[in-house]
Amino acid sequence: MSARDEFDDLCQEKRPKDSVRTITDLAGIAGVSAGTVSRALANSSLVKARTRDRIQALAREYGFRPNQMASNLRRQKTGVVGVAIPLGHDRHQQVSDSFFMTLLGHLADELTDKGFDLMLRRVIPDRDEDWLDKFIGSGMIDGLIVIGQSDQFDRLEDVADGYRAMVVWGNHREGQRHCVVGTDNRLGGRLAAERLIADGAKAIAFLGDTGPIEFGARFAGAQEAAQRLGVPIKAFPTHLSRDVMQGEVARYLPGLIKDYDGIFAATDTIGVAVLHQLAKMGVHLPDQVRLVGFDDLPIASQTNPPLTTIRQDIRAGAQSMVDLLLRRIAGHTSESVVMPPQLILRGTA
Amino acid sequence: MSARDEFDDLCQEKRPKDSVRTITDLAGIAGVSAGTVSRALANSSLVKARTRDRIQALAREYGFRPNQMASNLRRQKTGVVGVAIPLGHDRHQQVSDSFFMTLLGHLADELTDKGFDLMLRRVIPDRDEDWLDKFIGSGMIDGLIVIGQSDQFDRLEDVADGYRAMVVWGNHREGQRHCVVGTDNRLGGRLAAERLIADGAKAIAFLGDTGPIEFGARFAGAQEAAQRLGVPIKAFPTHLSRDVMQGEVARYLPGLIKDYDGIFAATDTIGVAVLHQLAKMGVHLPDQVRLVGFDDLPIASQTNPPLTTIRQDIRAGAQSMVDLLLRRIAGHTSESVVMPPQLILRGTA
DNA sequence: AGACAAAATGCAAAGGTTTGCAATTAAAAA
DNA sequence: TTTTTAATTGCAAACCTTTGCATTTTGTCT
Repeated sequence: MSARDEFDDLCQEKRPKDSVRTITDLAGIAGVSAGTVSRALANSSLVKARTRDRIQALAREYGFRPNQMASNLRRQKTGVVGVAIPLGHDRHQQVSDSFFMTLLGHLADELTDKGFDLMLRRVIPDRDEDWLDKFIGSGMIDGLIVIGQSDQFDRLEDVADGYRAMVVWGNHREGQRHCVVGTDNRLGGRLAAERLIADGAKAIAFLGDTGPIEFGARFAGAQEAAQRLGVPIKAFPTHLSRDVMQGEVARYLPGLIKDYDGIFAATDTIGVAVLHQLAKMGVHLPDQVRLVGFDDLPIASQTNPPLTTIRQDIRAGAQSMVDLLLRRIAGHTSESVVMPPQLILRGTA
Repeated sequence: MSARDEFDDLCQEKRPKDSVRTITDLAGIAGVSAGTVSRALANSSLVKARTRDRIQALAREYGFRPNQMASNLRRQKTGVVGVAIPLGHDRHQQVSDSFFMTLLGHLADELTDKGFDLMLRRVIPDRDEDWLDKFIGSGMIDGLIVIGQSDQFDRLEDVADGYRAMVVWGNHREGQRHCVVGTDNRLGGRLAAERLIADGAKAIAFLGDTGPIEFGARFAGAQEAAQRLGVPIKAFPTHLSRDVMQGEVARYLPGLIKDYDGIFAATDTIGVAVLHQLAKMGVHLPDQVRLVGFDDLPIASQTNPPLTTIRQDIRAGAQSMVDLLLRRIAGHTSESVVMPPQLILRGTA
């Protein structure tokens, strides 16, 4: 064997890592066909155990990993679930909104557990009419989770028949076509109002935007209970964007508490802002004013006094959404899930 | 023309939507080649304006959208940035952790603005040694953002030379190789301790886990200031998982406040838990005990009393990370960014 | 009308895997 | 040893776009 041969041989053995980029490269090294390598790496029982181990060892050695994109293309699936957050009713609301984030966190946990990746997209429907079809048609996702209907109810309905692998967080309306998971907002609103009244409220202020369907239902429920019990109620439009919200709350409250002694905050984030403002004003809860929030976010239990609120089980919701979605991806059908809200009595009502 | 011909013609015209799945299908309808369609849809100036418009109109009509996966494969890029959240030092900590979520929200906003999608992955390094190479090698992402070094500093260093398109949120250490964006935690720790002492604290308790490098630096900074000023300081290991944390805080505090009158919470979430527990115990801030948090999360300003804390500019951090990453994806180099922390005086110290 | 340049289009390879089917090899049965 | 069956492996098509290069069409200038 000549010196040159030895050298070549050495090169062969210590082939630089990045020279093996494709399954075919690895096949060449292993002395088998590309198909066999593919099967070996997929742990297929079609390939002999010894060959499989050998190939896997080689793959490890060369740091080889099959190209996902090619695999996705061939298999026509991606192992990725899209998560869209439409910011329709409140353009300034950031993804950083607390409720969305909490739900998103649980979704991430659930999806990861089931072996899916999560592709996050913030969409502004007003700025891009076509967002839903675009995301679905991108071919990048096996299914889609939409967090919040915002003002996109109709668009979601349009798409629901043609695209099954979609689950939406939001409010359920009789006979709707898109699969939704959410809390019975109307009932939640009723519970809140009933609690405020039971605690002695003579007039109720609803702080929130009644436009988005979820919040509208909360208000409607509260209205229903209030009317039934003969208590006046009025809505004060409040946005979710932190800065805007704080300003609004600060402007409303001083006048508001003269006429209203019960406050129903459409979300805990608003509730916390109210709490903060009341503290600033030296108003004492729950004697002078009663306050009920909605969501039961982590913050709710940490305020002082802790916030009485209507609980949505966000974690259970996330689990349901993922379950339903996977069932739909597998081609089965699935019904919507409406979860019962729960009154959590704490210090503010 | 026979009735049959007319029928066929009709079918041709009203070709069902889903029969045009590929660029080639559309090319057939438009009477051009696939290449031209591809260029037309990409708004290439190589194709005549009239043809281009016609093709785009057809694409709209048939609801056709080119398959991303195939496009990605061919172009060798995806327009997706990976975001990994390693949960190393605290296995039970959920993605739902407040700080991560806030940072993630800003990242989503930034990346969306720049036209990138965001692929989120929660990783548990202990359970999957190979997480980093896997994500990078997946071929699914053009670049990677890692939120938090956790206990993965060495692994990140290993990878940094071979894979440039990575930016990490975390602590900067002299001479490190991976590109990092973060706050000067050591300085932050010093500011916190100095403030506590200036406010009259005679002994400082640090509540947090000193293992993760970021928190370790915070403690080190506080220690340095305390020693310089002759004040004793001690660390009380506290985890980030909400339930665990609350238990620990509840267990520590009753005994702790006998010996310590200054508390430095490693994060605002811990700070809020402390605040809550102190309120329960009827301890008054900031007379009996002083408390400083870290992060300046949205909650910090909403507690009662509002939390004095060390601010990290999370939004600016997110922007930096995205900027640096895009520069790196484009093949340029970029240095780490260390942002100055800022003491935010509120009601607890 | 012819020559030439420029614009528009077509062709086909490349990107890397997966998988049905055919071909080979190994094992079992005769 | 030969035949039959089962276990492995190889082959090549399919997944769908993009893009360099070649070819055709269009337009301009003599």
